[in-house]
Amino acid sequence: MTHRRDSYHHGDLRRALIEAGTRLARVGGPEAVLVREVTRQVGVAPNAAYRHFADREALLDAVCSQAQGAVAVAMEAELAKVRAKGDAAGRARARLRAVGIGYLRFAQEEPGLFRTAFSFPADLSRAASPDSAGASGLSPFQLLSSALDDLVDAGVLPRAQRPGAEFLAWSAVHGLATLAVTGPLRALSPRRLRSLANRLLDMVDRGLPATADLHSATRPVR
Amino acid sequence: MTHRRDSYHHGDLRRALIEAGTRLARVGGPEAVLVREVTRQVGVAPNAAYRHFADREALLDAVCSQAQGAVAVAMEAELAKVRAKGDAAGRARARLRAVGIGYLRFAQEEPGLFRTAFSFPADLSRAASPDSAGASGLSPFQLLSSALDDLVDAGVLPRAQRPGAEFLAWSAVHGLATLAVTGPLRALSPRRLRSLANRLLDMVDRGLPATADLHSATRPVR
DNA sequence: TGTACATCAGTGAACGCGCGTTCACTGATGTAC
DNA sequence: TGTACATCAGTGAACGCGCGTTCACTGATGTAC
Repeated sequence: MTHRRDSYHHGDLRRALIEAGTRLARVGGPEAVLVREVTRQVGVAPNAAYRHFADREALLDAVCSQAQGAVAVAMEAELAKVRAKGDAAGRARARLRAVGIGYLRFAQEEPGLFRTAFSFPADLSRAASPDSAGASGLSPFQLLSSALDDLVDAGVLPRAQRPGAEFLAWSAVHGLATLAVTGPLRALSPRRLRSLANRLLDMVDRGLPATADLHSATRPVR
Repeated sequence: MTHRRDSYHHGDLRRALIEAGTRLARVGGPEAVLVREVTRQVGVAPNAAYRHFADREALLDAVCSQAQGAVAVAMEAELAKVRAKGDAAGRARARLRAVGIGYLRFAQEEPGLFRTAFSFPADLSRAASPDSAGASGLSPFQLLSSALDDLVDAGVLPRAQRPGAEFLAWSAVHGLATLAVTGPLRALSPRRLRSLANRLLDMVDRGLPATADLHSATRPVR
């Protein structure tokens, strides 16, 4: 992992800095990604970083992409567990659930990287970087989108409800992840958290496909 | 608002510091609450703060309580709009929705305070401070809990599903708030955000009361 | 194949910054008698 | 009611810290002829 320095020139300092930054983020979250500390770890002068990154922000962005890529990998791992048998509707629902499970599991197992991936600037545009994708070439957001598309194709989610559905599902899962990582649920045991996660995903599964009349019936006047 | 200094002694410096801190948090979030800046605003020496707070953290805690109190007030304002007519079930559901609307509206209108209230240490124990409550004397979390209790009493939510339900509802709403305040949805127009908020609350309304068999049917093996 | 030179990727030292916090102090206030 | 004195709530100056970033530099690499 640590590129051994055999010469004055490093070889691939940029990569080494990103990797060191990721290691720091794993332990201390985004605020632990410091130019001085990263260069220290690699064994290089602090200002050497400026040959590869405009400023600290640019370095952090790169680390953030890498963290998003790790989330994508976690999602893909859960998706791979979904069995192919059964009807299309059941499979599509299971895939959406797998995406959520992967997200939550990652948040629990790698809180520092999770925060780095999503609590900061976190533009969706970062999905453009290849670093932020998993083996499938898709970013976490794209994996979610594709699961929702499948849900439409399988006839579970009405096509009219599709636009913006990412944000509904993401909100639920992201909220629980946040409460569990930094918030008041951070003391919860993994077991109880898993149970809560399952109930939350049930809620999404049941509540995501809306019927129009219920929608207007319960909305209060503003 | 700004306590004018007429003597060597201040009068109520503690209060003044908290208020200045809240003003700073409104603009710049929790990281803007600095001992030096707060004392500067009040017109007092930096170290004077240490007569009233053990350290920066203690000051931030106090500001955080105040911010939570403001969230409670926003929720109460929405609760007050719920009309008393109709059946108990409909009213209880409308009250839960009002709690969510209040939370999301606050996040949108006061992003700095919202982050201060919930993104930091945010122990539920802080609910103990009177500052963190609204006019009803209840903290945001307690307002949510009571809305869920009503839902059980009205027969909408099975009693067996009640434990932990706070965290399901809170997750959904908190996730959207977070994505909208700091995350990738921060560019969204208030109008579109409101529409998303309504769809999210529909999802919770529909998905919160679980039926046991659905629960086990869709959960994949782990 | 050897040499001259431009380009690139690092070094070393220093900068200013603003923070939280501690120290020994002094001016104001309240209480005992 | 007046005075002595303890207590309290501020002041002023200073500290160490570690950060991001800039400067002028030098050692290594690659390319033209």
